[in-house]
Formats: sequence, structure tokens, C-alpha cells
Amino acid sequence: MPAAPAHPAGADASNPLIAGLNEPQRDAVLTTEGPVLMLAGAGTGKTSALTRRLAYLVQSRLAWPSEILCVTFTNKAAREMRERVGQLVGPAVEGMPWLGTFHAIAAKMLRRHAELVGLESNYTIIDTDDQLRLLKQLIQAEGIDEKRWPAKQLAGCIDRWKNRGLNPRDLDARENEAYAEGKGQHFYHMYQERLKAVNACDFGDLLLHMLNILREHRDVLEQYQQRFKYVMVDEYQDTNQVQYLWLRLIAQHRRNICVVGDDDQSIYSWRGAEVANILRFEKDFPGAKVIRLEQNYRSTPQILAAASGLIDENTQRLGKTLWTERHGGDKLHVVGVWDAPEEARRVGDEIERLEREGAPLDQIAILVRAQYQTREFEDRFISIGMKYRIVGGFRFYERAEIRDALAYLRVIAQPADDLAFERIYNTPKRGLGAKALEKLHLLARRRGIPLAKAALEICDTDELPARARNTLLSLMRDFARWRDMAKEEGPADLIRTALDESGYTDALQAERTPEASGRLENLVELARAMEEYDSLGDFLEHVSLVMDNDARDDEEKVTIMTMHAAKGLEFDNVFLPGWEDGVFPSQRSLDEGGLASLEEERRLAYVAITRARRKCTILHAANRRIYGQWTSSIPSRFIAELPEDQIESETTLSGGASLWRAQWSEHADPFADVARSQPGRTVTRGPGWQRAAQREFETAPKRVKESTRSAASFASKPRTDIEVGTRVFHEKFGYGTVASQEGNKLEIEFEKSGSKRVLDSFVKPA
DNA sequence: AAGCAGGCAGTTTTT
DNA sequence: CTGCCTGCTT
Repeated sequence: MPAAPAHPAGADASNPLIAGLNEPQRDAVLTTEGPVLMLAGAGTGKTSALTRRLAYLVQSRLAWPSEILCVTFTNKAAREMRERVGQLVGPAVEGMPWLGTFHAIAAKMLRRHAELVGLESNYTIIDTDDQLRLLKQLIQAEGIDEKRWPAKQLAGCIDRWKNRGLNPRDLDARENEAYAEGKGQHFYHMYQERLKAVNACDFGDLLLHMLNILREHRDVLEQYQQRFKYVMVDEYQDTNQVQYLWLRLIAQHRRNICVVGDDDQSIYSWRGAEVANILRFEKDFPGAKVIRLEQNYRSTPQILAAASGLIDENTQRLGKTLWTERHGGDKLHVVGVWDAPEEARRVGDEIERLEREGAPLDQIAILVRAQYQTREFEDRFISIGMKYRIVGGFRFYERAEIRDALAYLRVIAQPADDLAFERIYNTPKRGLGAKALEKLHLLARRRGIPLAKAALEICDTDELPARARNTLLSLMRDFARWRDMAKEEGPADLIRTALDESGYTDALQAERTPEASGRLENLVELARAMEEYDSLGDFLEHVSLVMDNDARDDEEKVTIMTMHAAKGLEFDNVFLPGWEDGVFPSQRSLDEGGLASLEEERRLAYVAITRARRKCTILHAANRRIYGQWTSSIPSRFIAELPEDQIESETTLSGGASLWRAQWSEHADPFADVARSQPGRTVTRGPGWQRAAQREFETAPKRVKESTRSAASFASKPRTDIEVGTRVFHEKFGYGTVASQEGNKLEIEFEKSGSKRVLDSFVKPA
């Protein structure tokens, strides 16, 4: 062991910030000067090293908290880091103004320099929904067939350009061709102009505008270069081009930049992340110190060996070897089943077993490749009464009702916000349609005024039918009143009033569907969240950039989510269903993108496996219904790539025959040959198949006994408030009538979704 | 202007 | 098989 490098004062082992860290971690904390690349494998205490480094900088007075730039990708990561640093150095860090996501930090900077890119400092940040509506308008105005050239595609192009730091003027002919045969640049340009006109920018703009400012205004750049004595970046492998350029400009001067990442966990290239950024760090910052964190504190040796063996198949990597001091543990369990419902049953049974052994449900996760896989588990868990939560889907502020509410606030705060005005001028339905909107647009464009202003003026004319005119006038009076109110009342009361007086709440209540009641709850939640803010502006910024979906939910539940969403998390027990070619790796990654794309899927597999602390169970089904079509598939090639001595295989199919059939009778009804026990014949197909079949012969096929325990055998006392004929409400299925009752198990005829069997704990009397 | 039927696309997701 | 969007009808 070489002697520990000379480090500044406070670096001795008595410092609690360093206590308990291993050598490379300590090195990472104490190497404060110069560029540092921390390559941190999964579960190697990266966050710990990073937060302690931050705390150390503050504690040893190398910099004030306000002189450190610390960037993360998600709000969650930023929040966690803030908390942990707070615990380490106390409230001194309260003001860490520059700890946050790329977007939040860029937005904050941009508020100060907005005028340099033609915006006002109170600019609105629009979401993808607004973005799409704006683009559609432009496309329509240009007379382009939106069928042939979807707005979504244009949005994708613009996003990619922005991610790469390209302004409209920077596009070359080839880029320009990417949309509507050479109209890409034109549309991009018009879109930017339109945004400027409504004083708004999209997510990509936050970074691109700031990059432009830093490039073109030396004084601003120098100001930030001086201010930030230290720069730290988490998840560096996920940075895109514009983020990279932005960081490089800021860090160039002092060169005290520490980036942390893991090329093996780069799973976001499809949204612009460039692993190349991490691979070339040493070139960009010559003399960079590379620190590898390889000691894993999370998983068993089996899990690590399996994950390492798998990722070793990748060619494009810096290379790390994870190791652990831990001993003992189970092999990975690979289970082959007949179809997806059986897969869900099997996982459910296993979880019940773990539960009986005392395992907490929130330490169990099911990680899927794609959202559609969750449904099968949801169905099964509802019928056996397993508590679960599905992570993902829409985030809070992306829900329609939240966006509607925010649109009301935006119009109140910024009457010039056309996008918001358009969104809610007929929401709830008040009889103002496309015709009226068209007239408003015409007037607004002719006079160069915002829609809201045009609305007021048009009421003085007879351009609109009397009825529409009155409605519009009354709406505008409402807005004026709310605007007055905004001066007196806090934002929370304001939104409550606006939603009530506009008829929005009433319209939802009138719907009487489970969705509507959920929406009402969300709106209540929104108002409650607003209590903390006294300025509308603060709140709007918070909600578009910072607010996330963390439904705080104290109940212990099994987590179901995508592998992507699981990055950075860990669980004692992890189930990985759907390991079949075409599901995982996904069909798309196999069809397009070539090797790079397959390697990204493999990294995803690596991320998924390394989430497990104790036990990892991989499943594959021979048959699965995808988009309503029964599809047969072979085990994932990734299964074949797992080191054989780290796994234990089992299948409920007997012999290769069923798999063989499954593969070749693609058009047959899979249930036509449920005879699963015909003697097998060895067939050699793809590697995954080959290995699975081979193993099956080595390990005597075990038929798994179907769980005979039905949901009813949970027999607890039946509820007295429900009997046959009772009208009940179910969170997922809505209203229905109890058709039969057996113990705590109910058969319910739902009004919307037909007959279902559910446990009585899931319903309440309507 | 609103409601309904038919067509079509359909990974992964943050901000 | 879904859900979303469009375009047609009332």
C-alpha cells in the first residue's frame, strides 16, 4: 500500500467526516484541488463519498456553501444530498443555493440574465404538453400534414438539438432534413420566436439559453467562474452535450471539478446522455485524478459475480471490478414459467412466503423493463390482497387537473400567457369552442396583443354570438377578480377560489367516476402544497421544476417499477420478470441501434441485478400477451450470459417440448396445448434457449405446485357493512354492486369494468 | 359545440 | 388489448 497522499489539515482519522471510509473514498473526500473523476460502481458508497466531500469543503473553510456548485439529475438526489450534508455539518449549509438539478440551477441563473436572450426575468417554464400544442399550431399554420410529420417528431428533433447545444442557426443541411423535408430549421426558429413572444421557455432552453449566455458574455461567465470555487457533479454518465459544455465553461477556470459516475450504469442515451462525456473526462481536464470505488457494501458475492459476469460482455467500458467482504448468500434464482399470469402468480407466492418469514414488504421490488408488464402483477396482487405500489407514470404536475389549475394561476399571474389561457378558456366546458378561439387568435395576431387582452376587446364588438360573448365576458371578470384577490390572499386560497368559482370543481364532482374523485383529491393536495408559499411566482417555479410524485405513503408495500426508475435504489429482494428476448432486451433495441443499443440493455440488466441486497430472482415466460397478441418467446440472451455457477435454474415447463412448441406454434392458441408434460426433445436454438434447455436436463425438472390457496382462504371475518347487493366503490375499478360474498372475498359486478373478484378490504360502501 | 365511432400506434423518463 | 386522437355526425 502506498502511503496516503499528503492532505490538508482536518484530514486525520479523528475527523468524523472521514471515519469509516475506505481508502479510495477517503481519497475522494480529501482530494479537493484539481479535477477528479470518481468511478463508482453500484453500491460502493458513492453518495456517502460525495456528501462527505461537500461537507468537508465547508467544514475546512475551503469554500462557503454559496461558493460550491453541486449538480444532480433529479430533485430526489438533490434533496437527499442536502439532507445528508445538513446532518454532517449542521445548519451552516442551510444556504446551499447552488445545490440542485441542472435545470433548477440553470433556471435560477437564467432569471438573472433573462434579458440577454430576450426574455423577462419572470418567464414561464412550459412543459411538454404546452410545447406540443405550440408546435401543432405552427405546423398547422404552415400547412404541413401533421399525419405525415407529427408534432411529436418535431418536438423530439428540437429536444435533441437543444440537448446537443445547437441553436437554429447552428443546424447544417443534414440536421435540417430531419423534419418535413428540410423545414426543421425553419420550425425550430419559429418555435423559439414564439416562445420568446409569450415570455416562455421549455426545459431544454433553460440550459441552452444559459450556455449561449456564458458563451457570448464574458463578464457573466467570469462571474460564475469566480464564484464557484468547487464544482461537483453526480451521475456524470448521464450528462448530455449541453450540460457538459455548460459545466466545462464554468469549471475551466479553477479546474476544481469532481465528477462522479459509472459508465456501466449509463442507461439514458436515448434521451441524450453521452457516455462519451465520462470517457473523455481525462482529456478535457488533463492531470485528472481517477479514483475507483469498487468495494461494494450492498450485495452478496453471488449477486455481484452475476452482475459482473454479465456486464463483462460489454465492449465499450472503462472497466471496474466490484468486490465485497461479505460472505454467504443465495445463488440467483432463474425461473422459467409457461405464461405471464403464471409468472405473476409465482412472484406473488414467493412474496407471501417472504412475508411469512418476516420480510418487510417495502424491501421487496419487482423491476420490469416496460410499463405494460406491471398490469399482470397488479391484477394478481389485487386478487390475493397483496399491498403494492406502482412507481412511475405521470408525475404530479403532469396530471391534467394539476396543469389546468396551474394554467388558471398562470393566467392570473401573467395575463400574457397565451398557452395557459388557451388551455383553460373552455375548461370546464363553458360553451366556448374552436370558432371563438379562432376569432380571438385573429384579433390577437392582428393587433399584436395577448389572447386575454383580445378577449376583452372582442367583447366590445359583435363578432361573437351574444351567448359566447357573455360567457367570455364573465370569465374575464372572474379573472380580474381573482387577480385582485391575488394581491390580498395567499396562493392556496386563491386557487381554491378560482377552482370553485370557475366551476372546475363542480364539473369534476358531477362526473362521479373514481378518476374524478382522484383528481379532486389531487387538487386538494395541490392547494395544501401551496400553503407553504407566499408568492405565486415562487410556487409556479417550484411546481414546474421541483415538485415530484413522492406520494408519501407510510404503508409497507411491494414496489413495482421499471428498471430505469430503480436506478439508485436498493432492496433486500428483487424480482426481475420478463427476461425474454423481445421483452428484455426489448424488441426495439434488437431491431435498431445495433450493438450500442444492446449494450445499453445489458447495462440496464446490470443496474437491475445490482439493486438486490440479498436475493435476486429472474423469471422468463414462454408465452405472453403483448398488445392483445399472444406471443411466444425464448429466454433472454442475458440469462445465458450469467455465470453458471452463480445461478440456480428451475422451470415449471417440463422438458424442452413446451418451449419448442411455444416457439414454433406462434399462431396457435397457446392454451390449446396446455399439456405441458410431454417428453422433450433437445432443440438447439439461440444461446438463451440452448442454455435454458440444457440446464433443465441437468437439474431435474421440478413441477411447481400451483398455489392451492385461493384468496378466500385468507378467511378473516367478513365485513358487516357489506352484503350482496351493496353498492361499493373500488379505487381502481370504480363503482359496482356486490354479487356474492364468501368470507372476505367479494365478487363484484363493476359498472365500468365488468365482474371482478376482490378482497373486501379494497372496497368501501358507496 | 359536444359526443361518438373508428383508426392507429404502442420502450425506457427527467426536468 | 388499450388509450388517444381525429374527424364525422347530431
